[in-house]
Amino acid sequence: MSVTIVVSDQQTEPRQQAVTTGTTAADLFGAGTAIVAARVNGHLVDLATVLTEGDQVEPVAATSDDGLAILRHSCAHVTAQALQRLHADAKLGIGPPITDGFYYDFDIAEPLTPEDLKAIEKVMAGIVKERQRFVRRVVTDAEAAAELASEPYKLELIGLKGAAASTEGASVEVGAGELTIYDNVRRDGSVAWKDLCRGPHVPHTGYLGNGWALTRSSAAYWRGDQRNQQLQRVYGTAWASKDDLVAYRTRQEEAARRDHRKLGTELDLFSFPDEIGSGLPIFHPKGAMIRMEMEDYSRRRHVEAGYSFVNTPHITKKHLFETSKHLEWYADGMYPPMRVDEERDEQGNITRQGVDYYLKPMNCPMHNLVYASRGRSYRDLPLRLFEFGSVYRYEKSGVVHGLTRARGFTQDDAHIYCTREQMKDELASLLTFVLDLLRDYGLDDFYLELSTRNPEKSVGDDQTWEDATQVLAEVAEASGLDLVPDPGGAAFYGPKISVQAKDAIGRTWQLSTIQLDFFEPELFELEYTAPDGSRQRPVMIHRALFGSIERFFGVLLEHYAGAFPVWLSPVQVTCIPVSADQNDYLADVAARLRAAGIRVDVDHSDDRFGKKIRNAQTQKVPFMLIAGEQDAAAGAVSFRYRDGSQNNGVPIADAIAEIVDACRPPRR
RNA sequence: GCCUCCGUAGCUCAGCUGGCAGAGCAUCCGCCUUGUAAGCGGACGGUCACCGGUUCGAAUCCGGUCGGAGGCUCCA
Repeated sequence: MSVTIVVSDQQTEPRQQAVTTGTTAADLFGAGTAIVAARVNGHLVDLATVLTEGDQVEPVAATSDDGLAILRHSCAHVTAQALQRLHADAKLGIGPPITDGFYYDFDIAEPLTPEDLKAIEKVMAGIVKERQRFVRRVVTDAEAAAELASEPYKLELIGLKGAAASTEGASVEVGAGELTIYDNVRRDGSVAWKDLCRGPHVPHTGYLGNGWALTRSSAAYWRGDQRNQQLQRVYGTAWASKDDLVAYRTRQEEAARRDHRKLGTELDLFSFPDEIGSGLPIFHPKGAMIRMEMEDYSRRRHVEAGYSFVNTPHITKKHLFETSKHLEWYADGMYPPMRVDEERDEQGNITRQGVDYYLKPMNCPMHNLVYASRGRSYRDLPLRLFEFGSVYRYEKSGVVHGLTRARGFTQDDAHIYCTREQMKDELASLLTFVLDLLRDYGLDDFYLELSTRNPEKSVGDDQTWEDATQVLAEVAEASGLDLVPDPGGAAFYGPKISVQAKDAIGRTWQLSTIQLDFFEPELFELEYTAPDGSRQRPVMIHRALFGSIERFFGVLLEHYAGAFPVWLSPVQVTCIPVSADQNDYLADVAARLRAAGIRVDVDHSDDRFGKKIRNAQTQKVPFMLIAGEQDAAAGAVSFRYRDGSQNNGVPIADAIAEIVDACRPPRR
């Protein structure tokens, strides 16, 4: 007896193949551990799956995205088995694969320590060595409930079957279809452990080899809900080989080396004094210089793009944020009010009502007042109001993180008021403007995200939302960039496009956002006079390119690992005399550079020459200008560049020309 | 906000189970006069985050507060 199947893979054309009845995917691809699973008729399955007539079969390599997810999920099972062997009272939560690894949640009395993780790893290594098979078994709800009677969280998942897809991570435990349990079977046939799981899995634990490790533990809420039981989460990483694991660790170290908080201290750019408060940075001279360049360039581009500049206060009376509904929707994210002008008598009775002022968490209400400060005509539109606006948000203590999540920060914020007819063109040219500008700062790998309505947290009617979303989608499509949906991610007042940029080591950062808003113009009763004399309501577009200057600063700092492009470098040139005899000579060269607008220092400390080179190098100064006796005699200087290369004996005028040219901001 | 871990000089860190607070770098002062990543010597510098408790005695043990890290939740 035989069946005919179609085998295909990336390398070769699909081909028909006759195999004997009972042939499994493992029989086709099973040799070695490079293939971890199969895709049959488009579904991922275990290699042990028996093939049937007409099946389309594809191998899934350990190194593919699907393969890695299967490997990682299998590793999560091994983690859970090991943990339960050491902590018999631990109840299982869920254990899905995630980017670069996996986690498994446990309800366990004592939090896990790093030593616990080491012990778990040791047991895991033993399980991997045992080459326990992953054996799939279909069960009824009742059977599963009976077998997992001691696992309350699993029981809950069984009850949720089907609906579970909406719970992050839970869909790997129970799919929408039949319920399955995976047994881990030792070579003597005994069952070592079992778990409710949709699968698929690698054929046996030996496939994990030594390409995995546990990385950390932390707390997490059951099913991601703050109101639920807090569980202990064990994180791990798993790869197709030890080499891949090592490469991953190297990437992690590289990311740590670039951490903007670390570089901020090393390069003396900014700090977070305890005296000021959590999430409130101060920029030191070098950091402030970088900021100034970032802002100046942005400002110039905005002028060229037809923006008007405005300036608004940091605090306002309560009423403004009542009008904007921020106090209704986002009071938790705002600093509490300052009450001024309240007077009381000796008994403490209020004799004069005070007024509450709030720090602004957003600039838009202020900009709306600029719009409303006089009558507006259709001839004024589109009106583009821009400001580097400082805002303050009372971020929860656990989320504050360096410059990327601060409590006080400055947005490169603009609000564009236009007619519905102008909206689409305005959005299209805006997106081009945004991407061009980001490219000027050195980022050039983008994709877009379209955040759509969350019905629980939004205002306005369905039709308006649908139209707005449609326009944004069209504009995004037209950009030619990848567009990723983010359902429910929109702000309460309208949908948005956000630009995601990849940095030098492949990490994604959400930067610019472009948001449509039909709601605030309503609240502020903004109007313009149309050609026919009627009063019309403008559409409002909120947009920020950097998001926040501080955050963008942090992203660039990590992107460049501190070696900013020349135009952004706080010190562009350090002049280094070989001996003190050349101090005056170089002071003269420096004066000429400074006159040409270059940021230049002369190192006339009594450090030795080699030390001065080292100092300039560690500060990542783009140009070192060196002069010794020979250079001075020849009216020349010698270059040492940031990469360590050199160019000796360059006439001063040529050197200045080269530097001035290199210090120009990008112009397109 | 929740869980775990952490807080010693400007920076990076040592200080074992309670017994006189240390190093390197940075800073300052000398000496050295230098050709491509750390010259030598000396000095200065700490209420051991803060408050309270235990103890004859606390950087060390306990409690609280503040700050930080990694997660979770959140992110207009």
